[in-house]
Amino acid sequence: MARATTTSDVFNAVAEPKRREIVVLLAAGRPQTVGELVVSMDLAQPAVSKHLAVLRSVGIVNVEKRGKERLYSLNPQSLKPLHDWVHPFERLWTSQLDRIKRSAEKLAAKRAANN
Amino acid sequence: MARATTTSDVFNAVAEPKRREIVVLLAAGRPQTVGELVVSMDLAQPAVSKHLAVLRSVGIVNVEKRGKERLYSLNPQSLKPLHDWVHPFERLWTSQLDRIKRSAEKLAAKRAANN
DNA sequence: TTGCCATATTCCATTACTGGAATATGATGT
DNA sequence: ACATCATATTCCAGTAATGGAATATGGCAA
Repeated sequence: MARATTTSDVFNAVAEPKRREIVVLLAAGRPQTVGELVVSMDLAQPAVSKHLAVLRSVGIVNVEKRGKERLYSLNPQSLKPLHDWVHPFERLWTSQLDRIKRSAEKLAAKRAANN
Repeated sequence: MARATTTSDVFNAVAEPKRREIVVLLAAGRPQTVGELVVSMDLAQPAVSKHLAVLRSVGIVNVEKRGKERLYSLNPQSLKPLHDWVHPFERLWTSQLDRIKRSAEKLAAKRAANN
């Protein structure tokens, strides 16, 4: 078996840094044109178009034709599966109890290092 | 350029479903042995070991030698970057205003379909 | 029609993954 | 020393991604 396709789910789609950059750019403001994204992104137009195609195929972005331009917009709900997966783990590093646990482990490590 | 290495960051490491499964298994309970993971996972031992190596190299899991066994445990904080990236988008699908916006869009789509 | 602009697509070289099979490593007991 | 158990590593086949370059597509204006 080979690695899963980038278009197979949201996890694989946003594993690529440039695609995350696009998501952030679209989340920040209004829908954007390919050309606008290109100028903000230090990446040639064909590469940007290809990333957008991947994001589109997993539903992260929507396109709207606007004359000869294409307006890409974010579809935030598509990121929910990612959020839903990672969110439950948050309590494992924010709870008071776990902070205590971690500092105890650090202390033990320091003591071990001093031997 | 080729695709980023699975060991290049947390995003790439957890893009693989079996690795997410391991994370969930380790989050659920106590640390686990490779053998224990193998029986819960419908995947052969070498494959599991390889996934664990990837998770280890990005800091998602820790290992402890225990005789001839290895005890793998979750390092939850390692998932924080993932959480920090996706969490800000949550408000885009939970806020009242956005729910209204979405239903309006749905309504418009339905009207367009009826033409 | 001709040409230009914005974007998409194709082709290419390079690189890497996943899982299975086989094998290596290393700890433990006899 | 030897056999055995748990785990790691190596080798392999099949597959696919990224970005650049070149080119195709499609809208629009003169």
